[in-house]
Order: sequence, then C-alpha cells, then structure tokens
Amino acid sequence: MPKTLIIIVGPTAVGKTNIGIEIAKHYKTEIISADSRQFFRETTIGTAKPSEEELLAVKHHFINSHSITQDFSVGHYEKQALETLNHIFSEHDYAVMVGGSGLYVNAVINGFDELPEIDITVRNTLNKKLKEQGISPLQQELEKIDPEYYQTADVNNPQRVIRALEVFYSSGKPFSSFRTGIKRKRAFKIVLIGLNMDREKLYDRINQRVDIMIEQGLIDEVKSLIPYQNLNSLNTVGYTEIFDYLNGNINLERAVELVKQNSRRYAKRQITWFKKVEGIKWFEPNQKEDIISYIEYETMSSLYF
RNA sequence: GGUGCCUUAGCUCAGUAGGUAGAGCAAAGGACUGAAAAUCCUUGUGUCCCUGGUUCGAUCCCUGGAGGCACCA
Repeated sequence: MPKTLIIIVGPTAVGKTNIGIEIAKHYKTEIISADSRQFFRETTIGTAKPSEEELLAVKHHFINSHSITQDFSVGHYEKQALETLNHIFSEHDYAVMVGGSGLYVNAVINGFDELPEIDITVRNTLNKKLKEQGISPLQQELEKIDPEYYQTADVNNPQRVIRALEVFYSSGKPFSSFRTGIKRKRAFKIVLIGLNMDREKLYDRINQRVDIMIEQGLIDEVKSLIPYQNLNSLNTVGYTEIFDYLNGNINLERAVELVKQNSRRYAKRQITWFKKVEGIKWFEPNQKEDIISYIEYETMSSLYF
C-alpha cells in the first residue's frame, strides 16, 4: 500500500487543529505541523498551539521543537519535515500534516531549489543600506547583477530584492541561476484538504479567539519576551501589537483591536494563497465524515490508476 | 422655546464660483522559492439627510421639515 500524506490547510482559526487530531486518531497516526510560528517553545498563547491534552492525544512534530533564538527557516523545515515523514511512514501508512503556512506546506509538496547558505552579515549590510538610502539603489544593484530576475521580481518588495542580492553576494552567482522551478517527486501520495467557512463567521471566530488569548495571559507571555522583541520569530501577529502596548506606543484596547485586525488580514492572505494551490478539496470544518470518505476515495483510486 | 453651526463612502472629513464628487483609515482583490503570522502590489464602494422651489441642469442657491452639536433663555 502506498504511503499517504494527508495535508490539512486553511486560514487561521478555522479549526484545523481539531480536525487534524480527529483524522490522525482515525488513522492512528501522528501529526506534523506546518505552522511557521508554532515551532517555537517560547510562544504558546499567541500562536494558538494545540492544548496540552491535544498534544497528548496525538503525537505532534514541529510543535515546541525549536527556540525563537534559533536560525530556522523554510529550507531547514523542508529537510527536517521529510526526515520526520520517513520515520512516521516506517510505522504508519498515513501521516497528517496540519498548517496554515502556505510556503512551508509548499516546501513539503513541491520542494525548493538548492540555494546556497547565505552570510547573515550580508543581509544585515543590505538592510542597513535599505534603511539609509531606500529601495532604489538596491533595485539598481539587482538590475545590474541579475537582470533576468529583475524582470519578473516584485522589485518594490525589499525582502525579495534583498534576498536575491544576498544570494548573489554569498555565492557569486545570480539568484535566477538557482531557480529552476522544478517540482520534486515525493515518495508518498498527497491528499490535500482545505478548510474554510463563511468569511463573516471566520472573522467572528478570530475576534473571539483573540479575546480568549488575552484572558489566558497573552500580555504576560509577551512581557516575558521583551528582551527578544527584535527577533524575526516574534515579528508576528499577536506579539508586535502587544510589544507596542508594553512599550507605551498604544493603549491596550487599541492593541487588542490591532491583533484582531491583523489576524483577519492574515487569514485573508492565507485564503488567497491556498485558493491557487492545485488539487485542494475544500470542506467546512464540521464535515469530518465527508473528509474521511474523500481520503478513502482518493487512497483507493490511487490503487487502481 | 430662540439663535448659530453641522448632516457627503463602513468611519473621520475635504470639495464643487451650480455641470451628480475625493482623501486618510477601514474593507476587498492579488503576488509571493530560506524574513512567510513576514513583505509587497492593485482597487473608491455614494439617493452628497428628506422635501418642494429657482434653473437647461441642484449635493451646492432658496422654502419647509428631520436629526446632531453649541450658546442664549
């Protein structure tokens, strides 16, 4: 029987965690998280991790697996996730991946091109230049060293421009020369489940969940992280706004309002991302039975075709 | 009760010497191969409070009304 990875994606607060656990229990297997903020031990309330009971009910990978101080990116994730999947598949026919980070999910589905390790001082220098001189000198640099990428790149986006430049300055070769766009073949079948619901209902759930986070002590959690507030892993919804409150820039009411608003915007971006992913079958989070039938159908059909 | 000011996009407000209107925020849509809960791009959604009148034409001027704010009684 072929090994099958069931991937459950969808916007924040739609109910992925819950369904993921149900599906994993049904197939008596483990969960691998694809959530770029739930890796970190130091952030719990604001990242809406599975509860302790949920973590005990089903074995989870990539939850509390890393520290915010570690250098961990989607490239590392791709490799580690595939290793973890190998382990799971050595004992199970199914694995369940749950996550809202589109890029991370994509890393497992299609893989990335091999890109060189970059020197962090190069990025720092480029960021300094961006801050002092603005984006246009960086755009000009990129146009000169990598005209091919410059053509198609979003050159208004500093992160894209700096990424291409740092790859060039770290390797001596243009970013575009590494980009093949080739999709990797995986040794397992993938069944993609998308979870979504009425936008208004989703937004209500997001707002409610933020209120619950505050009740659970989000402020104290963020307070304990003040020494680390400049880390990239804390540049995230639910933390930046509370840092602003704790630093006296905005009042608490405004901070909470902004956490809700930014979570809603995040959900919208997630929906945009997943809409274009090929092969997703969409469900409402209360359709557990339909989801399992769909997985069964997909698994069976792969036996015959 | 009287006087003055206000009423325009979901919100805060501009504006049109009379030719049916535009900013910010909110929102919506989109992009995205190692920062991705990040970052970036695009888009104005409207009985211009109601009512008559003047006018070729009124959101704008005039009658009357409704609501809000301020002051005076």
